[in-house]
Amino acid sequence: MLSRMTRPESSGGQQPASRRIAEVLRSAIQSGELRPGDRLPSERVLADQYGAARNTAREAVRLLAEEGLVVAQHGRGVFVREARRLFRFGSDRYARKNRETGLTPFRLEARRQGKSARIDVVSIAREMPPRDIAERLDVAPDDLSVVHRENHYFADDEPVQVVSTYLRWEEAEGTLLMEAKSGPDGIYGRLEELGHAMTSIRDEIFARMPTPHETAVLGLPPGVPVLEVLHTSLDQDGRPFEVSRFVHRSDLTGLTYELPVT
Amino acid sequence: MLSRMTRPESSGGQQPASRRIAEVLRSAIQSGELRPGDRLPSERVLADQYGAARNTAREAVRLLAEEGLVVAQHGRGVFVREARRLFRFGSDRYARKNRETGLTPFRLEARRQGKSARIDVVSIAREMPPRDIAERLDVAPDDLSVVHRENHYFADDEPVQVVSTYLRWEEAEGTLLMEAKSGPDGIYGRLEELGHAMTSIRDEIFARMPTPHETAVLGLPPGVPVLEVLHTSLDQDGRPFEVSRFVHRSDLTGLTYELPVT
DNA sequence: AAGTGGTCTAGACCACTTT
DNA sequence: AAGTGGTCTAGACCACTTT
Repeated sequence: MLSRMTRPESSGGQQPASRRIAEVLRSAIQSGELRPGDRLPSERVLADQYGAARNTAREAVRLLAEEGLVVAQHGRGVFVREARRLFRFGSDRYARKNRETGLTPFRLEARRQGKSARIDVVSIAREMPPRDIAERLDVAPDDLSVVHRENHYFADDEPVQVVSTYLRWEEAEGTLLMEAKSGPDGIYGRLEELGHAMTSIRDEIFARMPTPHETAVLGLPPGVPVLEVLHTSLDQDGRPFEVSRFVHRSDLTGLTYELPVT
Repeated sequence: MLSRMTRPESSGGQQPASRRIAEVLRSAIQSGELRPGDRLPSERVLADQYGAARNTAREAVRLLAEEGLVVAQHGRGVFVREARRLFRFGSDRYARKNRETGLTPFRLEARRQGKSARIDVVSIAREMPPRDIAERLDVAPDDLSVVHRENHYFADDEPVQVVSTYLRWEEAEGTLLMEAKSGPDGIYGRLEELGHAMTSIRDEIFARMPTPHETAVLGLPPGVPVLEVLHTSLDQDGRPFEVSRFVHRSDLTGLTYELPVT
């Protein structure tokens, strides 16, 4: 193998060849020359065009995929990603008027977009809470102190978010809070009967790359981070009675908070 | 070259060798066997251990870097990333009591952490607004209708967030809003004098991978998304008078919103 | 000087999709 | 059958850091 050819003449500048190729493609995408849905030249064609090895062209494409600009489809090609941010979760999703089954805001948003909505109750189980949940729900971290309800949300059968809701075991035991169908107005209806009127909420928001498990469950392409919301519901006494972890795919989801300034 | 050795015996399972190596390392990190700050075995050592080519070991490490679990340092090695989420931007950052210079919440948070705070005013210029800004500020999108103030925020000289603030040119022209030092209570003080009392706010939140420019400005390692907040300030008449785009590095930043439920 | 990651070559076989 | 991305080999030279 001719390894003195490592730096071919064509890599004139300071930049590595893979970055230069990526830059040309990036400009083409940003200028609109390559439009959402368009196919990029194949890795072999790019390699030819730039007098590089296929792996070098491939590295260029990988850089773009990491930025979330393109998505590869095995056997088909690499495509410019469609910029579609479909779901907007507003702070009004907690409003009392949107309370029936706790699910309405999602269904409403799906309908607004002409999509079908589906919510799967994946599991309902007594568990030991993760540390961050235990702190916020104010329960023992090393005890079977919570009920964990896991739901998956789909729009047109495409997964959009995964929600883990945690409730106090002592309150949920033997009630409809342990059932998939939790009755009128959903879990918040039952929690209100237990004396917890949702009076204020606290949402803590982070972004991070998905775990391999989340990548699988949400069907995430590379280069798409997740939005994680740690939600705490506080009652009339300012005490937490429900904590949920929302994991959204960020290419489909945005959050909106509207609030008065004091 | 012996290309029939492409699939060596050691890749026993269904999984590609690079993924298997990544899984072993991931488990070691999650179990705490490899702790934050620890160095991974070098790519050459991993390749030896698993009877693979160096590029295969390298691919395994790349998968972990993409998940944000490790960071490579040229010439030094690959290290398990420290999980430090330092900055919490709460919805109370808009509260009137935190108004002086508009910067106090950031300075407070930095002091709380024993870090120095620095805010650079990078530019103040009359510009054509981006489409999303024009819509929210309710100004002409294809006109020099706004003033754009760009600030960079540093903690211990490490960049934490980039903020672009947009104001109406017709209101800012010839006022302290065009100056780096915008006077008592910062730009919100001047805007209040112009008849805009901040009465409510709307924050729209997205996550995405950074652009190459943001990667450079924020000094982002691979595998770290950004949190983007599109902030709109509304006055006593419910009219927008200021729109800002916050770009936070998500490994250092979290957002918190506390609000009453109606 | 030795070790590390960064980039690259020039192939190969595989899984998948399209013609 | 032809084309595409996915993975891999066995090298090489480079830039950077540590010994």
